[in-house]
Amino acid sequence: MSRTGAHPGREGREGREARAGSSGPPPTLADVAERAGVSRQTVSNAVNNPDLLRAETLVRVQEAIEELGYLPNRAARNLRTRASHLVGLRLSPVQEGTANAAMDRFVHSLVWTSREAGYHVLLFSGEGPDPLEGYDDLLRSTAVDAFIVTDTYLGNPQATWLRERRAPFVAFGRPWGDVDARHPWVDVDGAAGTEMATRHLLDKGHERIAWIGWRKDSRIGEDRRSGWSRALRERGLSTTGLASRVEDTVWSGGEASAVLLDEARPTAFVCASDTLAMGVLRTLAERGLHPGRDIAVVGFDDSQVAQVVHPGLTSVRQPLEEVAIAVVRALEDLLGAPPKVAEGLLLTPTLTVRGSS
Amino acid sequence: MSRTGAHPGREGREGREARAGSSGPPPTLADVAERAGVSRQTVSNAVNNPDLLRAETLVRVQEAIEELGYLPNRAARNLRTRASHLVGLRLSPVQEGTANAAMDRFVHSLVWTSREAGYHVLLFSGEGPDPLEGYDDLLRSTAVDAFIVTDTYLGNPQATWLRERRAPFVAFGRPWGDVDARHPWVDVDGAAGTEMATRHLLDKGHERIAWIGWRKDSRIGEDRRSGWSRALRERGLSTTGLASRVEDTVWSGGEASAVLLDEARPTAFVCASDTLAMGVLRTLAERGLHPGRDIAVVGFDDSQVAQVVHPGLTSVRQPLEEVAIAVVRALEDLLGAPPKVAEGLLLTPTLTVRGSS
DNA sequence: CTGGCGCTTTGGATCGTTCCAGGAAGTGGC
DNA sequence: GCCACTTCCTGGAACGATCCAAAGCGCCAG
Repeated sequence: MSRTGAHPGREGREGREARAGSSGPPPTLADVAERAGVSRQTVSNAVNNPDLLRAETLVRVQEAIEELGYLPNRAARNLRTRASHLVGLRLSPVQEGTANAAMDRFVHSLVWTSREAGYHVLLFSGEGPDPLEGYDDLLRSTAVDAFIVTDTYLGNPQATWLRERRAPFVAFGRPWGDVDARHPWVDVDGAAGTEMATRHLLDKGHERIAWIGWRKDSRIGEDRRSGWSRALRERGLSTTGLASRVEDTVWSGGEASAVLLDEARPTAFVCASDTLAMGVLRTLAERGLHPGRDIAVVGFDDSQVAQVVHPGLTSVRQPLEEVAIAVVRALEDLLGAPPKVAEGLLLTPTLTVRGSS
Repeated sequence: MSRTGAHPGREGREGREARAGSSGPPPTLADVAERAGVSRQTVSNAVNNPDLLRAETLVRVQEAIEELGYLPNRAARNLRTRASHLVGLRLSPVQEGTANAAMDRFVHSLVWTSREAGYHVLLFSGEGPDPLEGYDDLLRSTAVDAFIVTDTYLGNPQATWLRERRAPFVAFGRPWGDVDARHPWVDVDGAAGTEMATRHLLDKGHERIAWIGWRKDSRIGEDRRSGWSRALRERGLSTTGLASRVEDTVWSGGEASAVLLDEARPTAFVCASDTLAMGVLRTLAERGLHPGRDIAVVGFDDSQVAQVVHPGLTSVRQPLEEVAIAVVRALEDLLGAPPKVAEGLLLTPTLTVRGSS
């Protein structure tokens, strides 16, 4: 890589082919400047602050940029501006549950939305013993400008840790009980979702509507449950004996629904997840009951399973596209100058009605 | 390029707090060097080529690194070495089909494996009109070192285009008919998977085993089909009248299986996807037939649906973890010095047996 | 005692961009 | 005719790392 000569590394390059099929090193600011007969800084301005240039000059520079196929070198820009235009997203450990399905949709939306804001998404994995490890490295090496934290609902330490480091981040998920939290967040109103689902069933004439949810220590689970109970009480109906709290597995859902059917004789089920709802469907099948005709079932997350399973599973759908948009907007506020700390934003889910209700 | 003064922009920084709660700018090589009483280059060597240092010096430098919590600045390193240690992965447009589920697992594995090789995964989206747009920008701005292309099986132009640009990339997916292809690739032997599935059914005593696959213009579809027919012919059984080729939807799968049941009376189905298999299950349910007891069904991809649906769906599972490992290995070969162009690698899937067979 | 040879360590240059201070040209007021 | 002011553009410095050529040092042969 020895480039001898007066202007080391620069001269002898102008003969290179532009654009298509170019195989030499990519053009730099200096190349464009030379071609357009202006200084480096002027080219830089043409790219970043076009208003500063005289219209005539701007056109000339833009032509040179076009002819050479110039694009600013990311590394150099990052070094100088101390920004990478990357946001880090940690993939949570693989759990073949429904949460993943939602995650997948969210990532898609996020990548799409970020692009428009000039950001790219950097994935990293935190499967090691220390969940914070990945964050620390990326932060200290200034590899990302900010993080997007998706699992605050696990009561995890990320938020606290990031706050202490003064690392910019936006959370998908409420800080729940954490009163010290001052970071921007976006979340989906799970209670509103289950309330909507329950009302939907009430409107269909159901009066004994059961709940199958997660264990009591899950904030999300309790939140979703509250929507169900609110809707019932609103119509003066009792909830006693109609709720069951179990682990998030198909088997648990099946078991819980079997017990409820025997003891409380509900005509409909609202579940905290599609996984649990699948368990209910299994129990119904075993007893020769037809979902949607004999008993109604509603799930949560509108996962692929809900779309594909037999009569179709009615499910609460999180507006992940809107979540992504809001997250990116908060990110822009946070990283802008001056930085604005956005507040929390709670979005309302929708109900996708299918054959099961 | 004369730098006047001793260390412009550096002095007045040594009073900054180290590590925990540090709010000032992160430490640089020069900071570490000063603290350890060596030159910048020596610190750099301590990080990148520890063998070059005398043991004693190494310890001293490492202590200084530890005390200051130093980590090399990514941007500066990238600029100098002309490498970003990022690999680009384009998320294919959202299609709520089974392919996504596999993609999700693959991304996970890839992120995990890349980390060990010192790479991070940069996601980008190519949903615009031009599928190549994202690639071009990232390449010209030297934002990524290489790409991972996941959808060569669509007969897409990415591979050709990347080759022309001499962009390093590894494909997950065979180049199929493309004889000009000289890039490394990793793929899963779909035919071996369906062959395994068919043999599994044969061993259970089935003799009339039907195929429901994709349309003829799908290379992958035809590949998977060939495994089924090979296994049947191997035992001297005929395939005529037992195959159906349709679109990849639940509805099509249900329709196709209904027709096959009426006309060919198979006792088992092998499907090109879990989606199609779900269609078969639906038809069976409508006719009061029990999967696994009356009729066996095997899907492909071992998606979440296969795990969650009632009796459990037997399915061919792609070894995506191994794919990721092989992809990253090929990547390292490709980007190493000297670059080695790895050859193609075909991995064998496994069969996950569940209640449906 | 000197020259040669490894083994360590060093200072200067460089990667490609943006920040900063200031220069050149044009305009208007007095 | 001079100064103030705006508009447009320029060259040097800086960001923080690595590459490169060479220097210091200890040791041994001649």
